Amino acid sequence: MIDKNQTERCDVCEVHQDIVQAVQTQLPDEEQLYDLAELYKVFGDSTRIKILYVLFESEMCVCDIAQLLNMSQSAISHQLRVLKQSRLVKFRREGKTVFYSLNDRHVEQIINQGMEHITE
Amino acid sequence: MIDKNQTERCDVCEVHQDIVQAVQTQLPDEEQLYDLAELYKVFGDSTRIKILYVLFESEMCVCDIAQLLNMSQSAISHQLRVLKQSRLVKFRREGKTVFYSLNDRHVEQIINQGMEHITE
DNA sequence: TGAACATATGAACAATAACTCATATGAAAG
DNA sequence: CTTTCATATGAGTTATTGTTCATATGTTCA
Repeated sequence: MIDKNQTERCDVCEVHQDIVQAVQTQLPDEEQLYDLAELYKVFGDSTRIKILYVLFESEMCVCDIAQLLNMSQSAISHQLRVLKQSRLVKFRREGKTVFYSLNDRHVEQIINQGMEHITE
Repeated sequence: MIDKNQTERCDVCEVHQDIVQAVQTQLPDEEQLYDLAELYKVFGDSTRIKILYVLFESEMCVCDIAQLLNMSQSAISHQLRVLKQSRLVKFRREGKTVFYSLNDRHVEQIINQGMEHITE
């Protein structure tokens, strides 16, 4: 009513006010939805998807992944950092080399479900 | 060997050459992996996640969603366009208003799986 | 201790994308 | 046909992010 810019917010379309309120109570809290988006953001890059796919098959060192994807060691290392922070991959050190692997089977499930949507 | 920048590509770490080659054959093709990343990119924004979550409960018009998320009609419309293009939502027209809803149950499955990872 | 190698990381740059603003489209009602 | 209302869209701006480049860290071996 006292809204300055009427184009911004439709005040008249309050026909479905009941629906709006019902849904509002069921919505998870802001922070959780934000975290969920952040998780998917990690999957939303083809380099990282490739890294994850590669790790389906076998644990692997940074250098091998870089060679496999034909990318620089630095680029891969940066992305592994992101994957590590999201708890999607874990690593173990063996001398000079660091082996990365998937953190759990969740990752594979999530990706497979995405693949289903793509290939249907 | 004749590689200009030796820092870029590690030529010595060919210990795991067998692993690299084995994995290479199992990797889906470039385009498919790209599409998969594109799909997750769509989920990777909190506004879109919110929209999808809202549509879990009920079909809804643009105006209602905007009001529910306290965002401009334009912003919501832009994001619905992205969701439409990814075949995550569908819509039906009823007079002046357009009702959006989830395209299939896949969307809910994907999001729920992500939630599991977050809340574990 | 120092050289060699695998990996990590900070800064800079370029590309992408979300939102705003202004306006266009499209449907219903007068 | 014109007005009104819901939605869509193009351009511009700002924020985010993936990669490169240069360099640091950390481990092994001589």
